[in-house]
Amino acid sequence: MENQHRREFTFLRSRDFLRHSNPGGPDRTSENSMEQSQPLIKEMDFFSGTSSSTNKTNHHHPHDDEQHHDTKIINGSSTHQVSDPAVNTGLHLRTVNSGMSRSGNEEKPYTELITLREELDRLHQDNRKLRSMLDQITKNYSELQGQLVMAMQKQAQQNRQEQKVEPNGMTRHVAVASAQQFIDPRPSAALDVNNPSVSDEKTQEVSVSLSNTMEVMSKERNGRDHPAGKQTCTHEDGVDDQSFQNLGSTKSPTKLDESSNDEEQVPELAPFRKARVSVRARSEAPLIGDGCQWRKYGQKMAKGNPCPRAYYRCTMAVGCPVRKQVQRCVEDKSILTTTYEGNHNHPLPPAATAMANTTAAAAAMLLSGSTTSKDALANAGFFPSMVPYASTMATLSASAPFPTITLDLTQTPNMPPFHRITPSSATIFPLQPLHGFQHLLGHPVYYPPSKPPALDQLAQHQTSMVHTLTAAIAADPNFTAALAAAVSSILGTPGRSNDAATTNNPGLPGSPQLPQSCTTFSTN
DNA sequence: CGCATTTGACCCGCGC
DNA sequence: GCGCGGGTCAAATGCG
Repeated sequence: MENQHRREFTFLRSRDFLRHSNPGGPDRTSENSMEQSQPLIKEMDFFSGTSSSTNKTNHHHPHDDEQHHDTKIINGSSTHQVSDPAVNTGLHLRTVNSGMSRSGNEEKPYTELITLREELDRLHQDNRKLRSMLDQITKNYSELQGQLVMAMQKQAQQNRQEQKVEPNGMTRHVAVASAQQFIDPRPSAALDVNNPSVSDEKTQEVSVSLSNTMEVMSKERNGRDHPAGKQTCTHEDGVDDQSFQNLGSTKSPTKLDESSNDEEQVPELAPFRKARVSVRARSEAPLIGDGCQWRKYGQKMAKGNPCPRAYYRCTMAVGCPVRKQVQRCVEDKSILTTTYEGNHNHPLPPAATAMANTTAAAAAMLLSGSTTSKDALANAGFFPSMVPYASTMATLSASAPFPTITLDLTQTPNMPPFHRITPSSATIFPLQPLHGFQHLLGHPVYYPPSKPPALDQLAQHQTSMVHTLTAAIAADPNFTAALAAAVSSILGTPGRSNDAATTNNPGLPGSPQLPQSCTTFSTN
């Protein structure tokens, strides 16, 4: 996998797209010597045999005098052949000179070694530069996603307001339908995922994560004929400039923002922040199985926790920006906290779709901005009938540095409420038991003796997952329509809301009828 | 030998 | 400006 990374960056470098923006610029040999601030001096040192890091202290190199002498000679006759054709053009001249400067054959490998070492250094610098660019692109992409969600929310709110003025029989679907214009680029035939005639397996196969949908949606905005590449996140050169200009700019609100005049404008105008979704689960294993492939790239001792925090990145696709942190809880070592960040830029296996959907939905809800408002607190009790089952709590924390939503899968009905210290701005609301979720976490997940998983509860698990999303979404009524449209576009049930989950849902004024295809959460 | 993990160094943002 | 802490990198190391 790492080799693939290297190949990718090498490819990027070979395109030299960074330097195409500066035609006729100085030679990259001197242009990119970021750490060597004085390339000319460096070159002189090289000629004097001291440029190599291993020879920097060797001021009495046995060939110093000879080198200087040879250099003078070379300047007068530079017609020698290049010793190593594989060496980059930027080094060619020096390679020529170096090769010329050596009369003996034993000097050639030496200078080539130095040349290669210098080339390696520059490649490292290029790599670092490209990585930073990649991070920036990924960040901008995520910001664009968030703004799109916010725009959809605005649109949904507008539609709801219009419905209040002019109620009719179709009001329920107007907001969703309008939002779906934004979010669902797929043909309508693909929306019948939740059709009862479709098997569960097929549902799993067809279901796509929210992130992927957003990604496609973003591409749709940028051009329908945009070639579908796998590295959509890292190579999204097609993102239009206007979108980028709007990204993160608090001074250039979109037209939707301008036209909207409701009471919750501040969150949308606030700079977009990267959301994180944290999952707390009891697990003896160092990792919870979420269906993705992860590569550990770091470990750090976090302050206030004797247990180290491990950093993983998704390796299912090159350049996938998704990362996660895993750390054991201080109070209870059996609790594993997994924090997800970013959106996958690749199709997910069925086993991973549920987790991705959950995190994406939670992140989207979090990024709606209003979940930390007083309204959200007031809405925390929207589902009184769910409270007795509330074995899972979700904590929204919009405090710096990252807004984070925590899904706690460790609570049981007999246990006291979620007692973790949360910021004052946090919102805690009850969620349905996440049996299905725990099911997909894979083994080994520790189940409290009081609540063992039952296979015959699969159907209920599906319903529970629906309730999970329903509760989460309902906590933010301003986001319900948009997210419902998003979920429906993912799992697709145009004519829905006629099943058990809806029955169990006591109903919420203005709340959407969640597509029951959310059951993909629990079928893995 | 190739790949994943480990781990110290480095970078960067933030608060003082 | 400086220190601190979180996050990442990449060389070293371990493992199959």
